[in-house]
Amino acid sequence: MARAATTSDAFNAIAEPQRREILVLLRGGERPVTELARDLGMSQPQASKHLRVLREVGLVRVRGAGKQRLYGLDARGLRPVHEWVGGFERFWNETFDRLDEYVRDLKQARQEEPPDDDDQ
Amino acid sequence: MARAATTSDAFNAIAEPQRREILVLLRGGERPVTELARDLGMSQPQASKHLRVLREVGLVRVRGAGKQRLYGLDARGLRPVHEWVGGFERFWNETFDRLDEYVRDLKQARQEEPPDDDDQ
DNA sequence: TTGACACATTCCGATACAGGCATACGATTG
DNA sequence: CAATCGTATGCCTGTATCGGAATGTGTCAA
Repeated sequence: MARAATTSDAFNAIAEPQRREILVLLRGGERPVTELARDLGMSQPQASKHLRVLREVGLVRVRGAGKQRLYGLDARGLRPVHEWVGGFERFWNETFDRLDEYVRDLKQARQEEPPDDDDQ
Repeated sequence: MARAATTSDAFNAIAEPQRREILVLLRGGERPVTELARDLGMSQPQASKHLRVLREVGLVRVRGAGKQRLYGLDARGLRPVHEWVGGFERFWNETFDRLDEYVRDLKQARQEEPPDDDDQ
């Protein structure tokens, strides 16, 4: 086996800096491929390929408009990512030095209440 | 050239499902390599490799404890990720059908105020 | 020192990615 | 229909993985 396919989920899709830039641009509204390619300084085929990945993970949708194909943002797939990362918020808010102590406090608090089990 | 190195930033580091699982486990406190490998059903070398990547992007720190090496979470590197993804929150909260209309409203609102320019 | 334990590193094979280039495809226009 | 514009796809190269197996390294105990 080898690396996980980039086309599989939103986490992989946004691991690519250029794809992140595409998504940022699309926050401003729908755009045709050529325009995206020009604004980001990449070739048209490259833009199409990145858009294909984004489409396959559902972060982007297409709409034919004459000769053009307008790509638009569909950010719903980013919500799970945001939630997963958000699960670490209390840790980056803690001082680095206090981390272990904090974790100990957490463990103790859990033993005094019914378990929480908020994995994943 | 090929894909951006996995070792480069947090976005790439968390694109790997197994590395995400490691981070989740480490929320419970420091752990030695073998224990992580066992709990996640992966080989010890694989665990070490993933931990190396996480260490290089700064999401994890190590501490020698006798024969063992205790890995602990350092979630500060996840904050920029959370913020970047959070920049799309207003979009996934909008109904899909209303997206374009919403974008039009945004554009109009911007023209009535000094520009905002919140890219990146 | 020797042995044992806990990890890290290296080498291997397979995969798959990003980027460049050429080309095929679809819709519009003439 | 032919020409053209806007995109998508295929092929190729170089590189970067992930996973497995074997081996190297560091620490402690006898």
